[in-house]
Amino acid sequence: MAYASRAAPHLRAECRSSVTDTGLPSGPAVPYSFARTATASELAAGYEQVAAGEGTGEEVSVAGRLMLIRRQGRLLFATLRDSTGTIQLFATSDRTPELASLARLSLGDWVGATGEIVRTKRGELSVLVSSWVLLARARRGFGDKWRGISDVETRYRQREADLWANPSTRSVFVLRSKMISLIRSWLEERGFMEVETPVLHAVAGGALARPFRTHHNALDQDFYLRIAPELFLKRLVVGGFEKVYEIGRVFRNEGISPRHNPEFTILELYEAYADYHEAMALTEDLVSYLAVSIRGTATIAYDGRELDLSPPWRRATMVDLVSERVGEDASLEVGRDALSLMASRNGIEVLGSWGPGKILLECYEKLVEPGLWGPVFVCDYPLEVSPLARAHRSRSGYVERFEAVVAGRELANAFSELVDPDDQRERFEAQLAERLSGDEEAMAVDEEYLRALEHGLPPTAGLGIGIDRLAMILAGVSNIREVVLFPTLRPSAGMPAQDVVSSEDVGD
RNA sequence: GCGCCUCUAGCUCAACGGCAGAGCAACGGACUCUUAAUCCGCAGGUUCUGGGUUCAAAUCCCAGGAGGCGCACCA
Repeated sequence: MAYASRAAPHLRAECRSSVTDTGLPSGPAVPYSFARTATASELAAGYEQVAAGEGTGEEVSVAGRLMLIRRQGRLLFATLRDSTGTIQLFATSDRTPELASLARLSLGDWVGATGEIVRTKRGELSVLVSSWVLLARARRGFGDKWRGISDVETRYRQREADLWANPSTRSVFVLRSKMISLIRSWLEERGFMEVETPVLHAVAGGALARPFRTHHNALDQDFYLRIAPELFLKRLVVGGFEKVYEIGRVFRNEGISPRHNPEFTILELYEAYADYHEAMALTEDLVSYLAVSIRGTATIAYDGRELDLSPPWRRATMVDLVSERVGEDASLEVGRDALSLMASRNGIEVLGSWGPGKILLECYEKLVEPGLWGPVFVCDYPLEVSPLARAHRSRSGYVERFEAVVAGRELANAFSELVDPDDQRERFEAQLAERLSGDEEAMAVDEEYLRALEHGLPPTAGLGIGIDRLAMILAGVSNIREVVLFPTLRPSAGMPAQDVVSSEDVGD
């Protein structure tokens, strides 16, 4: 490959002697499987009572990666790590075959070992090795055995190295996985059904964002990677699935920051016969449940501050929050001119194309949101900036929509869904007008969705929760890349700029 | 997109205009209860890349690359 010479300095097989040099089996000679009978955590839990210096007479087979090795002449101690924890291997010249070869293994090698469960004189539960097998050589080391890998670029680009060098990284992703599993079971218990909707969209709808574009060759048709699953999910409610949810990846062609990855995971759920008040209750119940399940308490520390996720969360309208901040009535009723003046007085530049709703939203986002710690439901957005939400039942110009702000960040967005097809068409057309005037994030008219609404969408509450941000809060990390296994990065130098195989060459 | 900062051995870091170094890893050796074991030895470099200034550049300057943070945009 063209880039092999650039990569050569890193392919330093010579920094570790080749496998044949040490008399160990070469790659193809390692076994195809290993019959493990116990994990590290099972041993720790099951043999707690074994006293120091005692054996058990029970034999197990363990497997994992060699993390530490302490050679002691004709004795050897090694720390073996599997996905559940660590277990010490204890090898002696009279019990362990090929001790010299075992002692020549490197940190990072994968080993399977069989032997009696014992506790050493110094009190460490161990497997007294009576047979062992090399399962894989680690031709590359994993860095400093005490300090791990701290270079963030290495950690993100080579996550596999990060995961085995840094236990805290492992625990974050275990937490994320557990969180998603808990969300699924919690929703299933409440009668929600998980569905999968298309990622390739002919019209990128359901949110205000710039999409990624791609192309289908056989159809000779451009598609967009979805920016939200929203419209398809509501079509399923039209079809009679009254409680549906999807946990999936969405793609937004926007900036990368500690809080934004171009592809991220969203939970969207829709519940027929419910409104946004019920979505608020569901949100606070779910999030506090997750905190208690994962952290043991609903009051957690984040970013050095306390965050009490116990329900009920504060409810506040956007108008009240902005009015309180600027010290005057910021409602839409005062009119565009008054709002515009108010915004200018508070240092916000107002564009001529903005309506009063956009001005209010801008004031909220610039003046209020940065100071909100939460958890708080910010309610009743201007209709003008909410093309998929249903008009407020008692306040003209507003919609029944909220965003949940937790730890100073938007965590969820929800509304009483707009169900009227004529109203929806007007909203789409207003969006189209904005699009034509240059707003690349404005929505397009989705005729298929409008047709679905004509079949009848019952009153429905819709809720979207950013799974990555929720994981950040529960894991106590402040960078989204810490909860995304392989975050989006610019391809590193030396990698081919483009796939050398053209799309036509890829078979099906 | 803009601003600031970072890039030195496989990893973690020194050296900050004057001979590129340490710890860990790797490699060779000693050691029968270790816990980051210890000890002895050996080896390891395009100092991100390309220019420039200088007697002399890892160090100063310019351009580029990658990354981090902030701003903008956004969720």
